[in-house]
Amino acid sequence: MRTAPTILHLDMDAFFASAEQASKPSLRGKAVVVGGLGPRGVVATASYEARVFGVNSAMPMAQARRLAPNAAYLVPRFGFYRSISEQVMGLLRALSPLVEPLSLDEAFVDLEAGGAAWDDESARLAGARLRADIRAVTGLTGSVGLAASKMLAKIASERAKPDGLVVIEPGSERALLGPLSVRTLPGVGPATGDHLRRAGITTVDEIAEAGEDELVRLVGKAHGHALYAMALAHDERPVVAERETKSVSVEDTYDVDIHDRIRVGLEVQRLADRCVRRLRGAGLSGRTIVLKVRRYDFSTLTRSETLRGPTDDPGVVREAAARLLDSVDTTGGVRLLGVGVSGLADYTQEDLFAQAAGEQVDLLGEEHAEEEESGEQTAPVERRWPAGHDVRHSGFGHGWVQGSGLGRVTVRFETPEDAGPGRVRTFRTDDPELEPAEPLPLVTRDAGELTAASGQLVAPPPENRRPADPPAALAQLSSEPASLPKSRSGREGGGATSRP
DNA sequence: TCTGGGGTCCTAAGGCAA
DNA sequence: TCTGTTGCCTTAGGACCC
Repeated sequence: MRTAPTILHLDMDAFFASAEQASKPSLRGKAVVVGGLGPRGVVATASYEARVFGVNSAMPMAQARRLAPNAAYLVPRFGFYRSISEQVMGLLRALSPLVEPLSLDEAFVDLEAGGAAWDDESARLAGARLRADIRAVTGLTGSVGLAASKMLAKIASERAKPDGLVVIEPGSERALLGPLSVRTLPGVGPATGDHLRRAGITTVDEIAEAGEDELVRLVGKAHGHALYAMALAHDERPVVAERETKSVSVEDTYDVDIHDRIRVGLEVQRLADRCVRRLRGAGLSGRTIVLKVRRYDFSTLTRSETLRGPTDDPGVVREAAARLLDSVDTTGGVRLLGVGVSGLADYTQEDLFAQAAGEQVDLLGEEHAEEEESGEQTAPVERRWPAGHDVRHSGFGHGWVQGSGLGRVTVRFETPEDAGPGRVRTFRTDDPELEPAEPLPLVTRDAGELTAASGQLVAPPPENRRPADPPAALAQLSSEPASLPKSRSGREGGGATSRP
C-alpha cells in the first residue's frame, strides 16, 4: 500500500448531458435527459437539473418522462462524446503513462508513475490543475478523487461530485469507510447487497467484523476474499494502461416483441454481420460464438458454440448463430437478440476454404454497413432527424434538431459560442437546404494556456479566457423548475422530447 | 409503456486428459 | 491396467459496472 494519495480517479460530471448543454446554449441550466427515446429506452445520463426531479441513469425512459415531462430528451451522440473523451484522456496521459480508462467519462491515473505527484501536496496540485485544464480544453467539469488505492480514489471522486476535488489521506481510510453502506464497495450490487443485508451486514465495518471465512461462505470464494480486503481498505490493484478486449458483441432490443420465427432468424443474421464488422474493425477474430435471447417475459438465455479455430468470417459466424438459434424456443416472442464473439485472437487462423465460402455473404454484408452504422435510412425513404443531432441550413447556418414528425423537423439555430438561446424554425423533412452536420467544437482553443497538458508546472490558466460558457448547469442546481420554454415542448413532435 | 448496450469476471457442472 | 486426483475446457447463467 502506498503512503501518498497518488492514484487519481477522474469522473466527468453528468458527461453526456453536460456535453449537450455545452453544445446547445438553450439547454444550459435546464433539465436534460440523454438516452434511448424508443418505447423501451432507458436513461443514459440526466443533467443535475433533471436529477432534482428524481431522474437517474438506467431508469426507464417512460418513468423519466413522467417525473420530468418538460425536460429536453435527446438521443446519445457517441461520436461527439468520444471526441471530447479523447481530449480529456490526452490531458491524463500528459500526467502519466499509466492511464486506465474505464469508460468515455472515467479513468484512473497513477500519478506517481508519471512523476506528476509524490506526496499529498503535489497530488492535490496535480488534481486541481487537471480540473482547470479539462475545463479550458472542453468547457466541461470533472470531479477528481485522490487516494492511495483505486477503490478509495473512486469513492473520493464520488464524494467530490459535482465539480470538486477530494483527497483521502492515507491513514484515515478505515475510519472513513467503516460507517458507509456495503453498496459503496466496488462489486457490491443489488444482489450481493441484499444477500449481505439478510445476513445482518449493512455497513463496511460489519463486513470487517464478520470475518473472511463468513464472507466466503456468504458470497463465494473470489468475491468473499475481495470484499473482506476492501472492507479493511486493502486494495493493491495496479493501474493498468493496456487492457485487451475479451469479447465483442452487438444486441438490439426491439420496440415490439418479435414473434415471427423467420424474422427472428433474419435479425440474428443481421446482428452476426454487424458483430463481424466490429470484430474486423478492431483487427480481431474469435473462436466462440454466443447467441443471446431475451424473451417476452424478460428471461434471458445464452447459447454458445466454440469453433476449432478463430474466425472473422461473416458466413461462419452467421451459420453458427443460426445453429444456436435452432436450439432456442422463441414462442411467446423475443424482445432482445444479440450476437457476440469471444475467445479472441488478434489474427485470423482461417482456412482458405472457409474464406472462399464466406466471401459472398461478406459482400452482402458490406452493402448494408453504412445504413446500420449511422442509424440512418438510405434514400429514397424519408430522411430521419434524430433529436439533438446537428444540422446545417444553407440560409440559417448551424443548428440542432429539436424534434421531428408528421413530415416536419424543428431546428434551433445556435452554436456552442452563443451566449443565449438561438432561434427556432420548422422545415419539411425533405427540405433540400437542410442537411446533417458534424458537431462544432465546444471551445475555440487558444494556444499556450494549459498546465498539466503541457507537462509543466505553471500557474493555472488565467480566468480571463473566453471559453464557451461553462455549463452553469453543473455549478449549481437550479431552483426554478427546469422546464423548457413552451414553444419547445408539448408541441407537434413534442419538441426535443417525444416521438410523433 | 418497465427494465439499453457493451463489456468483465465468477461459479458450477460435465467431459476429458495427464 | 485400473483408480483417484487434478486441472483445463466448454457451456450456461448471474452479478456487476458505466
